[in-house]
Amino acid sequence: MGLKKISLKDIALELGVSKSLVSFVMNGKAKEMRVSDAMAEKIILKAKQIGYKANPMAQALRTGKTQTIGLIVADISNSFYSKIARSIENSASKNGYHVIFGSSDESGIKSKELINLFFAKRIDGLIISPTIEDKDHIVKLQEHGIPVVLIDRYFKDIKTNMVISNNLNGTFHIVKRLIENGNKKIGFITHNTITTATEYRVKGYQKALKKFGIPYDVDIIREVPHINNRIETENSVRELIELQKVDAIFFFNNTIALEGGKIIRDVNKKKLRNIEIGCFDSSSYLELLDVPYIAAVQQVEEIGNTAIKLLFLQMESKLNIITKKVLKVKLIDKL
Amino acid sequence: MGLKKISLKDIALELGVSKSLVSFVMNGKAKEMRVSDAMAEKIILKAKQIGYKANPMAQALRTGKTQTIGLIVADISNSFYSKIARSIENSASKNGYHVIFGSSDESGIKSKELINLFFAKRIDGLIISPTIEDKDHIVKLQEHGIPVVLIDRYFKDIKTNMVISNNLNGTFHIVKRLIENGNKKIGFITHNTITTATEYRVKGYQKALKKFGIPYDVDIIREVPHINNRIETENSVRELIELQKVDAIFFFNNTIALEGGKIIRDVNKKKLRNIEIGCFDSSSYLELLDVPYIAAVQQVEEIGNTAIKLLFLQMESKLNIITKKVLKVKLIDKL
DNA sequence: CTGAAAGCGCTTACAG
DNA sequence: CTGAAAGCGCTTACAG
Repeated sequence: MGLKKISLKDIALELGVSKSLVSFVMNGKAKEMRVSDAMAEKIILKAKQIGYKANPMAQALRTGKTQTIGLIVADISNSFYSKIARSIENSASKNGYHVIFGSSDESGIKSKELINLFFAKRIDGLIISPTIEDKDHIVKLQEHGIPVVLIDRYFKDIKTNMVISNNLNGTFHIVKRLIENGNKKIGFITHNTITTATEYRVKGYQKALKKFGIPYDVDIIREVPHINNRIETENSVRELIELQKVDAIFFFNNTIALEGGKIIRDVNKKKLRNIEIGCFDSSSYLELLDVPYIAAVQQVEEIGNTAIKLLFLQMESKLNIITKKVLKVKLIDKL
Repeated sequence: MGLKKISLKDIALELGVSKSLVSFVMNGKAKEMRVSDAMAEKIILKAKQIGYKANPMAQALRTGKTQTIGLIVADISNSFYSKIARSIENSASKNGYHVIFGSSDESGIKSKELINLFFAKRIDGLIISPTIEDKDHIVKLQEHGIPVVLIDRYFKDIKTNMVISNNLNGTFHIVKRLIENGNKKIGFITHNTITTATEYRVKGYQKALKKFGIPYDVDIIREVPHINNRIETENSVRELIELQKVDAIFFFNNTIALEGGKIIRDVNKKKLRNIEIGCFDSSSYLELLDVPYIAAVQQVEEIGNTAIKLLFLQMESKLNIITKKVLKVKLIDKL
């Protein structure tokens, strides 16, 4: 079933003109093609009357452009990524594009599958928070002429546009502040994924320790899975506090900080100790914990906005140099 | 630029057979069309060798099917919706479909625009959390043969498949429990949007009051915007507590409850009062508040799973009756 | 200024 | 079992 679809031909037939003419007018090329104003108006009117809408599949087949942008993230249900998705959606729809999305769960296999799938779907551009395994696929995509923008993490040895936060600097300032506040032994709970984001947060941590002559101690660094990590996080926090006797803990991100923070809150409440928290990224929920913390807030919306802006520039071939946009983070100090 | 695209013709040419034959084999119709096994194998092998991928635009143009599902929600960056999006994505991708999404911000204008846009994009089906203004557009979509599944709210006077939570019952049990716990005056902070979700939560609230002979008092009902409602929520909570002297407050959802909950926590902390919280929907953050609460948790993932299941059934014309799936909510009692 | 025609890459009746 | 051909609905060089 379904109502009759109307095409260019219907308008052309009703008006007794050629499809070409109608196509030109509908695509705003009336002036360029020197179609008479009267004719153009007649066509536009008729199109509106019978409710003509160009078939995007036919256009895509003909032009090779699908007006579709792909977005691949670790998990669309994670608020960091869903906020980015939202800001990308806003810009995209303003420009007549729509967004298809996929979640990789930080799995290289899934991520590469998604890239292949989106490539097969003929996306016009891709914004991706890649896993370490995606490099070759991304290079290939670019070789096929498909613009790519990386977000959150990147590859040092391939040329791609990217938008990231200043991980090293943000972490450095958090840990520095923790040290200045009197903490000598600062634990670190990080993800087990291998990305530049994890790498540079570790570097920022090390840099701060070094500045104050505090030795880097692998015994107080813990890695937890990027998902379903509640148990590991809780255990790690307990170990760091009870066995390693840390004064403070720096968390890789707010999800982990919240899990671990509950343990810390309970410890602090019992007046056993007063553990302080450092956290990359923040959320309004962190303050609910009622634990002294310092956090570096990412400009999440801006990551999405900048990424799509860079993507559009590439798509219009107006971006001639590789752009690496490093966004500042904002410190929230509740120590 | 871009590498050479390979088409059916390339395989046909290389193998000296017709495109039809290749098409049949690639679509798994070899047996049906009685293509010889040897030929089928040869074609499949060659396709793999030269990396053939059917052009979905051409397929879509020819078949009228785009393998695309539309998802329209109030806000993809809201975790309720992004979790639903994730479960829809999972099922869709397993079945070779991809998902395009749009956020309406509860605006009828935006929502209708999105429906039109997605219709023009020739989606094969739509899952939507509609605004009250979307009714006619949804009916029209269905008349065009496009399957639709509503989530979270619905229209009583049109026939559509839907997945919702048991709003009335969930609310009833929350408020009932609050009353049984000794609260006599229970405020209600709800959204200003007009949906069946808001309607039935109000009805559940009223039903519970009635059961215990407590009069329904409009002075302790407050409406706040669905978004950016921090100030309104805080003010409403303060008014209800200070002026109206309520014993407890029932919140429409967890976003509002968290904003309002901070105020309540402070009040309780100062030992001024001991206000209890009721909340439709919950989150792990609610417990951080350290305020006595009772919440009804929605089966968020199941909403997405059921919606996409119903959509696929419709798309396969295997759903002959309108299905209204009402999911139970789970009570979390921390009073 | 305008029309006829080719072609994007498929699928699928139709004919052998 | 297999091939030639039409057609989905566009855009765009080409010819007048």
